[in-house]
Amino acid sequence: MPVHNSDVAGFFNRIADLLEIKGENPFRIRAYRNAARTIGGLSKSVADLVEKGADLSELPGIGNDLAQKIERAVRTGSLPLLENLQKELPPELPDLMKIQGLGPKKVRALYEELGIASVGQLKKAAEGKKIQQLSGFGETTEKKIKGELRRLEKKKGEKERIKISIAEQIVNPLLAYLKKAEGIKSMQVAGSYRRRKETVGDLDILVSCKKGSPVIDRFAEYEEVNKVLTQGKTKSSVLLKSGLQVDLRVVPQISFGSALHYFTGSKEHNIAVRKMGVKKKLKINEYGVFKGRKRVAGKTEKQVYGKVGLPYIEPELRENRGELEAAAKKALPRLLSLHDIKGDLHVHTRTTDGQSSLEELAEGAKKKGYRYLAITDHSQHVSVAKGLDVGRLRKQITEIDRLNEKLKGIRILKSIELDILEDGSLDLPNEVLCELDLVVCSIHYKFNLSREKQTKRIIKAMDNPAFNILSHPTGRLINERKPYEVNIEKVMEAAGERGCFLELNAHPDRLDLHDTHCKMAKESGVKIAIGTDAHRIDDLDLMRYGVGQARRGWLEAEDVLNTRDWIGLKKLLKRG
DNA sequence: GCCGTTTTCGGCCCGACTGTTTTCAGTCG
Repeated sequence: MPVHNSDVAGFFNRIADLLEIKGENPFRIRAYRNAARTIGGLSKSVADLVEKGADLSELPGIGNDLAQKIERAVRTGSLPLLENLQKELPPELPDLMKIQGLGPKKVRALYEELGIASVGQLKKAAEGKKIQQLSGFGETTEKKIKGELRRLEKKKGEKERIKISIAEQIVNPLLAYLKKAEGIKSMQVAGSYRRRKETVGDLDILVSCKKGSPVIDRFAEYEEVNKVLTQGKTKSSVLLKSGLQVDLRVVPQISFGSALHYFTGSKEHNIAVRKMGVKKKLKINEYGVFKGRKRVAGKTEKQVYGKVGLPYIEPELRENRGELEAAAKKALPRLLSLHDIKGDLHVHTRTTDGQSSLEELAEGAKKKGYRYLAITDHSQHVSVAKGLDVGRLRKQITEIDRLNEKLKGIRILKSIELDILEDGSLDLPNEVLCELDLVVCSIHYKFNLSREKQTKRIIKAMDNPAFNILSHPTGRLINERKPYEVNIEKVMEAAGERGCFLELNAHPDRLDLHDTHCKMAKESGVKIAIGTDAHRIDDLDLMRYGVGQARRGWLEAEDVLNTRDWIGLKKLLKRG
């Protein structure tokens, strides 16, 4: 089993948890957490870096010690420090910290005083009213723990973070409701939602309003609120019936920019910015940028960045993955925007498993101002979707030719979502594929091949000169199905050598490629096609999620296939 | 444990809310 970046990050986070419970030096703990973040967000595999003999201590937050530990983790699949810690303390102890209200200090007290080492033991102690007797704990805390335990039990099996598309459906009516409160001046959703992350853990809403505005009360009275967690003068948190937590913060208008920056995060980005402030003798918090007691900025985010000598940084980039360094060098990417997109390259009709007709989709795409639309119905191997055989594909080709004669201002591209078979061959013969404008290929079965075999399978498919775009390259379904094992770097390398491309599937259930892989593709010079995988007209609107993900991956219009007009696109698709 | 226009030691981001503590530690974001 190869060791993935997420495994190494997991080791370091576990170490940090255990050190924290032990009460170790908080800065040492932070070093482990930072390293976990760095490794987790890397656009290259650490296992490969180790193999190539790269100097890991050049990574931010990684020194000699952690570089050695990473190497050890990659080579042996374990870490002595972690194993020793797990001998000293029960390995499940960190799980208790997942309970809201329990941090390292309380967990340690529970363990030392009552011998509690697992969620089950915690439950027993709470039921026996043992917890309220501990110093530092009380009746309220015990009740809260019980409530949390019940909530966790109910949530078991459910996913923690929700997809951004679901979050959108929840946040829009809430915003409309809050805006009716008197005295609202500005309102914006911040947090990972604003950074367009594929999933969000909670929602952060920022408001500035006139004195005495009832917005906080109104928030707590929202009909979808299940429980008010906290409610102060400037901050309130609630749990919605959907299980999603929403935090509302009220700040003065003069602080809106700094507060927006603060609550948009990411936390790591903010910490890095504040550190830059400290070097310039500035204090940066949600109320502004301060020199001594004097506020020198805060109304807009641009001002905040300006005070630390940086240009404005787009929210999607704020992950402390190199954006601050790029900003300092005036080398930030000019991120792709929705307006740059000239067409959709992944769309199904009701000839296979879609719900709209060819004509309807063409009309829908035209309304969006697209220049072209690629029809990519399934091929025969996907029998459940009534996939096309040679005969039906030829029929569709004729239909598209006929439709194109009628249509003005948009061109329908003849294409297919072609199955890559287990042996790496393609599902239809090249005689028919060469009649198409482009060929999109994907894997729909045999997900559990070994990493080596899956990688080989895809690269062999790319050897076929008909192959243009690898669709949903890792096959994951967010919160439902893990990506299949594949060496994505090798796949990218192979795509680059053969003049093939990778898709960023814009469907919010997929968003496949991941953001870090988009960045990796950019760095290796492989262009990305963004397609919605639409199965009905309305799905064409899903493009915005793909663009969000592309922006998180630092992509510019230049890096994306379907920002070209058809002539430009056609040139790029030509192989050999 | 990391790091350096405060440079090899001594720092390391900042504030709100809660509960229990009678003046603040712990937790969270």
